[in-house]
Amino acid sequence: MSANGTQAVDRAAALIALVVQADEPISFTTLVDEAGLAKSTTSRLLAALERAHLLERDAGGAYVAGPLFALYAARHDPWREIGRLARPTLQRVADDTGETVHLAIPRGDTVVQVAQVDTRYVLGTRDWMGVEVPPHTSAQGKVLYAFDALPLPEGELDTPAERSLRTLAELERDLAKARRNGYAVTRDELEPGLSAVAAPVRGRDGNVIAALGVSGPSARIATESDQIGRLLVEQADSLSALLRRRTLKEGAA
Amino acid sequence: MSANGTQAVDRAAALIALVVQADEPISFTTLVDEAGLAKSTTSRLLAALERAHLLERDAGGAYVAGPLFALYAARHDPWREIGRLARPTLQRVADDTGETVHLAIPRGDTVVQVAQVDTRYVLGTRDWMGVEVPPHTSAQGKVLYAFDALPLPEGELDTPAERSLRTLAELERDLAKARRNGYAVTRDELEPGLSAVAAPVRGRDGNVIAALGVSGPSARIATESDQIGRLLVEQADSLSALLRRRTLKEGAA
DNA sequence: AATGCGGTTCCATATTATGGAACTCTCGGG
DNA sequence: CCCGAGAGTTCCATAATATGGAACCGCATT
Repeated sequence: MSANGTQAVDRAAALIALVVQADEPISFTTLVDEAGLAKSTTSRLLAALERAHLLERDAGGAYVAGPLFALYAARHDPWREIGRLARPTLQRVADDTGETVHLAIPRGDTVVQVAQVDTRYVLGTRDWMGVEVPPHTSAQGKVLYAFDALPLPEGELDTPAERSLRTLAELERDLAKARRNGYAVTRDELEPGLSAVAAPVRGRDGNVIAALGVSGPSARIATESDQIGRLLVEQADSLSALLRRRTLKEGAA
Repeated sequence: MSANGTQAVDRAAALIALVVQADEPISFTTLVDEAGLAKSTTSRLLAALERAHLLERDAGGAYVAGPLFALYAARHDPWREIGRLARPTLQRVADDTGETVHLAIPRGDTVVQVAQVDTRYVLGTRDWMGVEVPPHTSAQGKVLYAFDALPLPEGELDTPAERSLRTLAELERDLAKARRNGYAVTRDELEPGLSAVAAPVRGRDGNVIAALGVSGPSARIATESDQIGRLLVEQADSLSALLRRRTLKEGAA
């Protein structure tokens, strides 16, 4: 990173980042240590940031994100923001696999897509944002079932394709496998020729809140499902790390 | 505000505030004008803020809130944040009236309290956070009904108190009155001796998303309902203005 | 009363931010 | 194809601004 006449702003920004990323009240002294600045400098900068409503002190005098952050959060849907944060991750997966990549979240007892990056192949999946399919026919749905992010279906399962899972027992077996592998797969279970792989994304408190998935023609996906699965788990974990509160240390994007 | 060795940070913070408060992409030139800084200075500061992930440029090169804001928003419930932003408003009402003040939002077909400031009187209302009551027996519920923030109840109305409204027609008449006055009143309709007044808070898109209310003993509240109503409307409007995107000009808190 | 801890204020210093001007890029006309 | 205008970035000499060590403050603990 360059340092061209913005030392003060850079330092102030670093303080903000520490507070926001940690997402729990941080004491003055901790900030001094963590940022490696002189006490006096830190004090002045923090005072300025507080005046600007970028930071705030809680009852105990520790620093937390200020009203400007609250204002932003009050005005914006968290799910859309998760999608926004996930974009670079999706893009990385898209670049690596060349396939269409999605991020999906549970809503009620169904699954909705909140972000998508398209394939570079001509034969790709279409725009799935907002389209609803029976969760047990999609890899993302299976992930959300498997990790308790979505209540299991009751009664008869829809069977839109010949290879769709037909019974709850079959589904349960598949979910157990997903839990073992860390990722879920569907092959020709929604449409013949369409396959998908997905891995779980965990939220602040550690439980699964979303599924990161890749979908495309079985010819390309199904044969590589293991490799794609591992990639997805890795990337989903790094996204989870972003959403989890940061304990220490840094790492840019 | 004082300027003790933090000019750069103050200016940078002002730029962030402009972008976040406007809540729509702002071009470089607009920022230069609005902040009244030299082009070169603005450019340098904005570049630093972008490096720090506090701001971001959209496809058209205009500035929007950056990933740190998205991260905060992804991690926090907007309703709780609205409650946080409302705190100073509630406090002001509490100071003016001396009574217990609440902010409530619709959730499903019921009403939940998201913030509360307590009375200084001994005889006050208790902690209502999370307690559920039939909406038509609370002033806040009536406000949310009246301004289409909550679906009207069906079938029989609960009548926990002697003076509770008993029919949908009665309720409708009361709601019409609330729409005319701009605020709603309940008197002894939930518990004998308990009265309340509430006014609507509007969100970003102009429709009602919350109700700001005061409650306390009928002896104090009911006799002053008109004056309290006007105060609530005024304060609720100022809260609405905060949540609405800011078109121009400034104003501190 | 004395000591230590968390934080703020002071002040001389020189490092860092500043803004005018020059420069680059892109787009729209003529 | 060239010219000009608008948007934005880079350069650089200048001095205004941020810096950090030390002194200071207030509060708890012993």
